[in-house]
Amino acid sequence: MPELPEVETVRAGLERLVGQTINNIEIFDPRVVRTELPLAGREITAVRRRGKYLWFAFRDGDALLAHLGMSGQFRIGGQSKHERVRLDVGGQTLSFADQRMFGKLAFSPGGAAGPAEISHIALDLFDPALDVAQLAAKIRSKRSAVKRVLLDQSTVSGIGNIYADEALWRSRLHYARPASGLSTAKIRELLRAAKAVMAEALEVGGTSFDALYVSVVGEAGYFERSLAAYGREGLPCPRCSRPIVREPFMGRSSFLCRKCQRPQ
DNA sequence: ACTATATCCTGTATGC
DNA sequence: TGCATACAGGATATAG
Repeated sequence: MPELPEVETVRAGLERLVGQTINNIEIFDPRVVRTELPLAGREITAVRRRGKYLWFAFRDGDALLAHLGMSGQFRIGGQSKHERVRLDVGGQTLSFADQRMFGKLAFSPGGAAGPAEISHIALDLFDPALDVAQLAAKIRSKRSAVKRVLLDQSTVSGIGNIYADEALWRSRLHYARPASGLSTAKIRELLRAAKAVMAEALEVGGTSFDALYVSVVGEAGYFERSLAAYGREGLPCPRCSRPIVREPFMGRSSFLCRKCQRPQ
């Protein structure tokens, strides 16, 4: 499931297309395309990201916005299953593939600096413009369960189920603890943990459970072996050796250590 | 303002 | 072996 580290790995891989011009576009499955894609003749001047969204900024100020959803992939050159859109970019083939069809592409007029379509998406933890003190205060103002707040992309973006569970495990917090019941210091610890775990994942190319997430050249990430809680039901907690359990929350699975992460 | 649920989608795993 | 069901889940719409 591409979250911030995986999307950033993809974004970095796409940077090699900067300076190239889109020559041709083929749409094999219109379901992944939200808008018309008038891309021919556009020169890519940057590839940017906020949270789990990324966009190609064009010299003329417009942009192509993309979200990978559950299984979206950008691939340069190589073959890909489930190819939905194919672009010729400066003579190279850029494919957008997506098995589960939750990914989306959209043309964003004037969106080069920041697409209006994602104005509701909050800054992520790696954004230099992020005010951490302000974010901590915002989180503390919410009575919702802390994991719900972590996953709310309009509060802080980029965190999905995997890194939410890992951040909560690292900071010894139960997913259902009300955010408003946490001290500011604890919230800042949680944010530091979330940023740290995502930075470590980014170092090794993200987390790949299967072939659904790979880099633009088809490489898997290696962070799965470093996960402490997510996907580790029945395996020992790396801190206290008690078995990690899986519990349903928000229609998803939450993985946690019942000893380290008390509901209170 | 907050919370819960359904929806989109397909490959894989499991149950009978 | 085969058929049915559950599951993975990010974003959004809708209902309460």
